[in-house]
Parts: sequence; C-alpha cells; structure tokens
Amino acid sequence: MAASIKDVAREAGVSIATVSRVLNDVDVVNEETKKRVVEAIKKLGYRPNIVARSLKTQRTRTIGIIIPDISNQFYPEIVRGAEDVANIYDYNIILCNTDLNIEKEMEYLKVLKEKMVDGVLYMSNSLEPNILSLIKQLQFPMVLVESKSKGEDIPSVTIDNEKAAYDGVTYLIKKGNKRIAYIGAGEDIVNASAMRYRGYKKALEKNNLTLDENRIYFTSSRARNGYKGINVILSKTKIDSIFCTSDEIAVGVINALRDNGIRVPEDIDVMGFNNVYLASVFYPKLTTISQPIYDMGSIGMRMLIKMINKEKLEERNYILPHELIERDSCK
Amino acid sequence: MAASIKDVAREAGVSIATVSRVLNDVDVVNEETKKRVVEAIKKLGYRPNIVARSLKTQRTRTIGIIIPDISNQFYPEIVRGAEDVANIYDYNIILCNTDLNIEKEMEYLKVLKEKMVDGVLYMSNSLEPNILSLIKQLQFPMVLVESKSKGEDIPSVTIDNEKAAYDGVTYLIKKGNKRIAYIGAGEDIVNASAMRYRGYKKALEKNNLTLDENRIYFTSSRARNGYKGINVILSKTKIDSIFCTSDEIAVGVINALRDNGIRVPEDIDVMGFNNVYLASVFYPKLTTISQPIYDMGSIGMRMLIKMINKEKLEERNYILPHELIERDSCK
DNA sequence: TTGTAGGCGTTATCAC
DNA sequence: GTGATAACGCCTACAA
Repeated sequence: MAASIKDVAREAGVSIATVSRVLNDVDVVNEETKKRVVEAIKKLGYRPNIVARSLKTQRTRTIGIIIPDISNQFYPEIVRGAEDVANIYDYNIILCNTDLNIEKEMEYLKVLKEKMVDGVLYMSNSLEPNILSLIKQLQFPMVLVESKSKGEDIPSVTIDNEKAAYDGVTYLIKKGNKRIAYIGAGEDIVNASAMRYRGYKKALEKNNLTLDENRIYFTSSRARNGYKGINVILSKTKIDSIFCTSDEIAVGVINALRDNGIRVPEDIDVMGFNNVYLASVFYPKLTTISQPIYDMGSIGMRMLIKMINKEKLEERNYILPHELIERDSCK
Repeated sequence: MAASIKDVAREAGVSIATVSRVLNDVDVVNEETKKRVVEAIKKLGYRPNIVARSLKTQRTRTIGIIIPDISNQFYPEIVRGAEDVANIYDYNIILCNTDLNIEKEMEYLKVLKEKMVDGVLYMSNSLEPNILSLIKQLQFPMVLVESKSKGEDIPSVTIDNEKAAYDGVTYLIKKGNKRIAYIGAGEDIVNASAMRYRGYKKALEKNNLTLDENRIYFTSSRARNGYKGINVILSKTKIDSIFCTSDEIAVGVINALRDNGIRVPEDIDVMGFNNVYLASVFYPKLTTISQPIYDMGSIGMRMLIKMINKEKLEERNYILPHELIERDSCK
C-alpha cells in the first residue's frame, strides 16, 4: 500500500492534523515543522488519496461528459474544448458514450451520481420526460451542450440553429438557386438539428419559393445517408442545389453526384453544416455553416465549473455565433 | 445530502451491515428482511456512494486513458473501443489529452494515481526514462497501445509497423513504381511510426532500389504537412509515387498535387496509413494500410481489466494484423 | 441470520 | 502552533 498521511506524520514526528495543514496550506504552521513535513512527504513519495479526500469534502474534482459517440466527427473537438478548461481548473473528465440510447443515458447518469462527479456536461437530442425527472432527482450541476431544455431551464450552450440554416439557404438562393433540396434531420426529432429544417422552410417561404416534398430527405448524419438520399431525390425530381445538415452528409452527396457524372459546384451547389475538419480537406472544400465546436465545449465547461462553485452565471443560455464559410462546393 | 446506507437501515429497521449485504448480494439474508431493505432502498431513492466504497475496497472501477489528442482523427476510435469494453465490465474512463507533452503526461499519471484509478491505458510516443521510472514508482496495471516499451516489459497492443510499411511500399513497387517518396515520421522519433520508415527502407533495399534523400520528408501527421512536404520534394526531384505514414498526410499530398495539375492515381500513386474514416470518403478514396483501430482500444482494455483482476495474460505483447486496403489512390 | 465495531485516508473542529 | 478525534459512507471480520 502506498504511504498515507499517517506515515508522513510518523516520519516527520508530527500529528496527521499538521500534515493535513501543510498539504492544504491552511492555518498557520511553523516554518520549521512545515519543512520537516515537506521533507517527509518527499522522502516517502507520498501522494494524498483523493478518494478519501472526496469522501470528506464531498467533491471529487471530476466531471462527467455524456456524448452520443466520440467516434463521430463532431464530438472529439467539443470534448477537447471541455477537457482543456477542466484541466485548467484541476478537474478530470469521465467520458460516456451513449449512442443516444436512452437506457444508456440513464445508466450513466446514475453511475456518475454514484461516483459523485461534481457536475455533468450533457449532449443528447432527446430530453424526454424520464430523463428529465431523473436529472431533477439526481440533482447535479449540469449544462447542456448543443441542445436546450424546454421547461426545466437547464443552462445550455448552443448556436441559433434555425437562423444558421436560414442563412445558409438564403445564401444558396442569392446564388440564383431555386430548387433547393434538403437532406438531414427531420422535424420529428426533438433536437438542435430539427431547428435547421425550420430555418430551411422559412428561407424558402421568405423568398417565395415553394416547398417540394420530393426534394426533402430526412436522415441521420452519416455520409452514406447523404449518398443514398441524393439518389432518391434525383430519381424523383430536378434540383439545382442541396442544403445538408452535416458535412458528412454533404460529403456523401458529393460523392454520389460525382458517381452520376454531375459536377460540384458547376452543375449543383452543395452546402454542409458544422465545419468539421473533413470539410476543409475534402475535395472540393466544403462551403458550410461553421459552429464554434471547440468553444461550445470550453464555454460549457466554464459554465459548469461556475455552477459547481455556486457562482452566478451571467447568461444561462449561451447562443454562440455561427458563420458561413465560403469555400468551393458552391458557385 | 442524498440518502446513505444508514438511512436505508433505519427505514428498513435493520443494521447497516444487513443493507450492505443485500447491496452486494453477499452472505445469506433472510428473504423477508431482504425485501424490506429493497423496498427501503427504492423508497428513499438510495444509491450507494461509490467513493466511500472505493476507499474501503481500494478499487474505483475507473480507468485512466492517456492519449495525445482526442481531436486527432485516430484516437476517437481507440477510445470508443476501449470505453465499450470498459462499460461491459462496469468500468468508467477518465480521459486525458497530453499533446505528447511529457510534463502533462507525468502530471496526469500522478493525478490518476491520486484518484486511485484501477489501471491506465497509455498512448504516447516517447517512453523516456523519467516517465518510465514514474510509472514504475506509481505501480499501476498499465497497457500500452500503439507503442511498446523496450526494457520494462509493459504489456502492449500494436501492429507490426515495420512489416506494414514494408508491405505498402512493396505494393507500390509491384505496381511498377521506382521513385517512391516518403512523407511522415522520422526515425529519430522513438515510436511506432518510426518503424514505418524502416519498413520503407527495407522494401527499397529488397528490390534493389536506391534510397534518395531528396524523396524523403520527415514531418508529423497533419494534412498541411503533407501539402508542404510534397511541394518540397517536387521542387528537388521527380517521383512516381508516395508512401505516407498517415491518411491525413496523404490527403494533404493529394490536394497539393491537384493544385499542381498532377492527377492521382493517373500520374502519381499515393498511399496512406491507418485507414481512418476520412480515407473512405475522400476523393479519390485512399488506398491505405489499415490498422484495426477500434480493436486496439478494445483489446487493450480487455488486457488491462484482466491485469486488474490478476488474471494471467495469454499474450503480453499483442501484434494485431494490418491489411492493405486497395482503393482509388493507386493505379 | 443479523448486529457491532473497526478501519479505509482525509478534513476540520475542538481543545491544549 | 499543534494534537486528538469525530466524521465522510461503506465493507467486513467477529460476535451474538
């Protein structure tokens, strides 16, 4: 067993109380004895046991991060942003992948509570009643990233997804496009990306373009879904551009178009969403709506740590700016 | 404060020992009292405090994962593989990004020890003496992923990097290439990828091709480095193909070639390494050496958990198979 | 089958 | 300034 505070106390010829005092730099300790303690610590290679400390202080200095899937292109950067600031404030993170499976989410929430994390950063698309009531019951500091809670008022950091999509589609329209397809999240899904569909509709409406269901394909954010989706649309109708709710979808779309001998952007414009790393190296480089991904993680973590420290949040629902990145997949 | 074992005991009218027994399903408890306890638990919404349990049992059921950077394309999948099996065995993971910074690595190692993790999965390229002696001092179950320790004999899971590179370059040669460039990790770096350079040299040698330093560019695994590297090489000499030690480098190379009006694979073959997601959606799809990334994480975690349970490892240094994936970036 | 009590390694409140 | 000592919440001999 590793050396404990007792061993240090014995070695330095003082009580454990004194050792604890120098450890935490609290109260006043005689310079001389302090030196003795420090030496004993070094000699024994003593390291405080944080588990024991946590039991006493009721804080673990670890934070849970719940995400759908770290191997999705989007989350690593959020997690990196979060971990970087956690690290600054001496917190560690426990990472949990849920695949958006409600059971798994609930399970992780419970375990995190049992492990006494000081707070959780939560990414999910369905804050359904069961989850919400569990969260309320478990009672930990929590901030939502990428989504918002309706009634419960859990602090959050997001972008204005509806406006972002609106801006993207408007851009497409300004380029002279009139038959704009949509591939991505449907409105039935209660999450951030569903807002994008509303933005799409609004932009069409505002510009007196009619919504044609043949140009709409609802699916999740994977390249192969984009590939399939565009083929379905092409088999039904003609289009001049496509608005995708993720860069991965856009990549699938472009690959499908290429296989059909259709050029991007000469023949058709395609726009992505998120501005993931892939978007900047793909050929053609993707014109896309950029979310400040890293910042969403770091700001979310900053808020969470404030909450843990009972500090007041200036803003409970941060809406970060999005940006349209013009590259080569639109004319 | 949340309900504790005491509250449950009081509620059920038994001692805490009995509650503990039903909690851990140990010893024999009368069916009737057991039922009372279970009901009390449910009524109070009691959840055991794992921190307290850990202090007693000296196991936290959490494992540290140390990686260079989760936002690098390579690591999310390893982490996912690791977390999936950790989850199966009721472990959680603490994620630590080091950017390969030695100070950070040491810091995390110490904190993980203080937080009493049961073991660590370690990814680094430089197992330098300081780190090694710290590891020895800290004494935890550890497995190395992607790299091996020379002397210390820390269990590991890797592929045969030298052979993999040898196979890749041989493939290029068989396709009729004779002036094969190399862009990637240099041999000074003491890590897995350095072995790839040796494989490259060996393949040339075996086929009586001379090594031309003008065709070599050492750099780290980023697309922009590939972009720069190939331009440097092209300014000095002529080549017919390029072996890259990462897919990201290959992507940068291809983008640079395209900007120079050189076609891939018609004019030049380029081969990647790792078979990251990007490789399968990029245009042209990358011919590359596939590492079983997910498996490296999951197998590493399996080994680690065995070690934690004091079970014997059948194999201390797993060498997983690599595979040459033929796609469209080579003729 | 059940209860009592000691201890895991700390912190923090008392006295001295 | 320093030292006992009681928690923190749980597990586990040992008794009963």
